Parts: sequence; C-alpha cells; structure tokens
Amino acid sequence: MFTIIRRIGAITRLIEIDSNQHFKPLKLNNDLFIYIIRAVEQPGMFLAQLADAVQIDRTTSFRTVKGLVNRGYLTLKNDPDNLKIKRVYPTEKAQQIYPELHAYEVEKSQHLLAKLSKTEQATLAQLLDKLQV
Amino acid sequence: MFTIIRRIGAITRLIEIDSNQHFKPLKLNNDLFIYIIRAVEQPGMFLAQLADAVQIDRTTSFRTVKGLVNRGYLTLKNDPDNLKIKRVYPTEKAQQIYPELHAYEVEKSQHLLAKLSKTEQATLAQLLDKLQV
DNA sequence: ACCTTTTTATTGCATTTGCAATTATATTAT
DNA sequence: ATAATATAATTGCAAATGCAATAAAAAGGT
Repeated sequence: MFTIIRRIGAITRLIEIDSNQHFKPLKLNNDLFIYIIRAVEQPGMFLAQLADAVQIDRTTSFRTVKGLVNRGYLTLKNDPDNLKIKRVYPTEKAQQIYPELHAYEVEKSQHLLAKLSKTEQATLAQLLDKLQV
Repeated sequence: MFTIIRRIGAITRLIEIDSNQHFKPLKLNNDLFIYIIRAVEQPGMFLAQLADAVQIDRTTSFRTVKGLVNRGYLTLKNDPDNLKIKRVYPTEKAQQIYPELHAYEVEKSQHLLAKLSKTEQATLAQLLDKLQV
C-alpha cells in the first residue's frame, strides 16, 4: 500500500504547479494564497500557530507573512497577555480577495473529485482524516 | 469538499518534513531518494519522463539527476535511436541502497495507514486513483 | 523564588528551486 | 522535401527555502 504515499505526493505537486501558474499574475503563488485564506478564516492565530496550520516550515512562514504584511494583506498585532507572540489578522484587502482565492480552491476540488460520487467523496474525506503522520 | 485538497497538501508536507529529516544523514533529502527508487524500479526512463513520473519540475529534476550521477547513484546513457534524449539508469550503489529507501516508504505508509483496516486501505487507494488533476 | 526546559520570533547563510530563454533534435503539416 | 511546430536537455539568474543559531519570554519543576 506504499503506492498511496506516492499518489498523495504526486497529486499535491500537481496541484502546486497549477496553483503557482494560476496565482502568478497576482503574485500569490508559492502557497501565499493559502496564508490569506487561513488568516481570513481564522484571524488571530499567532505565527507559529499559522505555520502549523498550513504545515509549512516556520522560517518560510515567517518570511511569507512578513511579505504579505508589507504588501498590505495582513497585519501583525502584539498580544497584551503574551509578549512572545504576534497574532496575524487579515486586512480589508485580504477580505476583498478572499472570495477569489477560495473559489479557486473550490473549483480545483470539484475538478479533482469530479469522477467520484458524493458518497465516495465523503468516504475519501473520512479516510483521509484517519491518516496519521 | 475543498477540505480534501487542504488535507492532501498538509499530509504531503508533513511527510516531506519527515523524509527530509530522515534522509539528511545520507544526503538524500529533498526528494532525492525518490529518484533513486524510481530509477531502480523503472530503469531507462529519459529525463523528462522521470520528471513526469515523480511530478517534479524538469529543471529541478535535471539538476537532481545530475547531482546523483556525480555522486555515483545514477548514470545517463544516450539513446541510439533518439539523439534528443538521455536515459537514466541506476548504478550498483543505487541498487544496494534501494532496499533501505523502499523500506522507509513502506514503514511510513504503514504508520500513515495504521488506523485503517485492509478494506479501508484498498478503498482509499482506489478513490485516490480516481482523482484527476 | 530560582533554575531548567520549552516555546516563539527572528536573522544569517548556503542551498535549492523554478521561470524564462536557448539549442538541438524530432515530429507534424503542407 | 521543406517549413512549421513540438519536445528534450540545458543554462542563467533571481527568488524562495530551510537549517542552525540567537534572543527573549513563558512554563514547569524543585
């Protein structure tokens, strides 16, 4: 069953190639769009939390967030109770572009799952959730 | 069902972090071990073919193979019938290390799928094969 | 209260990555 | 046969990546 691990990796890389091309014009390629989506959906996560949520290296995450702050998509706020952490919030600009970013996700998902019935889709989701890394 | 796309991406990145750490001592991190596995299992693919098989960018693949040739894991041979292509073959060194590399894949797969019954594993494999990118 | 360990953010630095362009060969169309 | 198109390998270059180290704060143990 080691083919499953190969298949999952291959699918991810293909999706990554596609999303890179798709978001190149907006300069939100290389998973940048993922950060915006997450920040909008769950505002107030601190940096390490966000990095864990998207499962991307902390250094890379840190620099990515920094870049998105510079470009006006995100803001960082110090926490009054914890001097160590900085919480990430979406700006108005992020809110505005969110629908477009999420639409891409939905569209890609639909295409990815097109050959599966609704029942099969639910089964797949359930099985994926039982995987442990 | 867009959560499926997120879940697949997260799993892949977690596996990548693990494999990077695991293969660091052998300097076969960053998917290098994948190339050796493929070259052993299907010798004679040409460069672009191998890149497509592992779903990794051709430039990156090219350089990776070049590096593995320098390090004695792979060899490149010109094709007598097609001057454009170069075919990739494993060396003895690659053959020798293959069992260890494949064992990692198997071990990781077992852990990943540990919570699933044999039937569920088969279902998952079957559903993943029906996904289209 | 104090010491130890852990967690978070941050920076330096070398490596890796991948887009875009180039060259050469092969394939297809006319 | 020739021209146009497509495919493969390759290189330059700038950007992205991630390991290792550092500093500061928090959490846990005694």
